[in-house]
Amino acid sequence: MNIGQAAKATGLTVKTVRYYEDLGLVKADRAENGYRDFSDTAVDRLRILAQARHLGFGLEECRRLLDLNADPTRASRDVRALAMQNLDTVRDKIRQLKTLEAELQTLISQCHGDDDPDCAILDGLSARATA
Amino acid sequence: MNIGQAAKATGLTVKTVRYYEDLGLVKADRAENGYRDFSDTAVDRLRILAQARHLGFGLEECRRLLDLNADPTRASRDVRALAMQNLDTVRDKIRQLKTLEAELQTLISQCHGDDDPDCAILDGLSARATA
DNA sequence: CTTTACCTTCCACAAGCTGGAGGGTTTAAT
DNA sequence: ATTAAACCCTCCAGCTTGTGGAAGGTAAAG
Repeated sequence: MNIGQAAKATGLTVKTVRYYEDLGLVKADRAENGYRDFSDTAVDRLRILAQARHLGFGLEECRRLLDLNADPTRASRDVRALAMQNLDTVRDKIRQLKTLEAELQTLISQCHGDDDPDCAILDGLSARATA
Repeated sequence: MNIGQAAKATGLTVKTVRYYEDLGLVKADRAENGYRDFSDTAVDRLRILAQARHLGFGLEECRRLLDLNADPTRASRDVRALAMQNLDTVRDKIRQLKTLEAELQTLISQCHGDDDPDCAILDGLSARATA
């Protein structure tokens, strides 16, 4: 399977697939004309990459995930631990963003939002401490 | 005020202040020895930058914010609009992350997490469609 | 036989900094 | 007076995760 087909099969772009190969996340054989040739196993790895990235895993986490996937003696405990770690990261981000959201909302609610230059948002940003 | 003091006054690092100057977000005079010299106005701009970044504004949005701040004929409406736009962005991110969170949680809940190699998470990631 | 659609490599850029090399200056202590 | 610490300067490289484009070879279709 050449790169365009592999990309289509996984939802990744051709560029991204090449990039992942550069990083050593997936291996491709070469046909005689120099074109990459992806085995079914390689395409499986790409699919896992695509899905895991979609779920917020970083590329290094993806690498560990792929290692576990390739290891028949793995313990599902380890996969689960990786996913939990990622879930924690996601939850942290959500928490941080919610804090931002609240702070922004407070400032916005205090701003008249009219023709006047006087603005509570700018005042808030200029203040020594906002945290 | 030289750069170290300006950094301390705003909570930014020296490196970051220089970076913002490179981007033209703030201007500094030069002392005879070549050291940067920040006026009170410049430090105000740095303070706004620090706070706005903290609130999730991108640097280009910060630039617009600083322009508005410097413009005595501004309408607070415009500042408010910028902040609202940023709030929307933050909310979008929260929404996306919550979707991720739910998807991750589902997968994790289906994984035994024991010594067995059989793993619902890896199965889920290998599936043709997960969206 | 030509056009179009692939494929190849390599280089540069995006955001928002951060780190370090290599060097000058100022200040405080010895 | 000298030295050491603590500043300051510029410039270059790297982080993450790709994306865009140039320059060129190959394959499939009309």
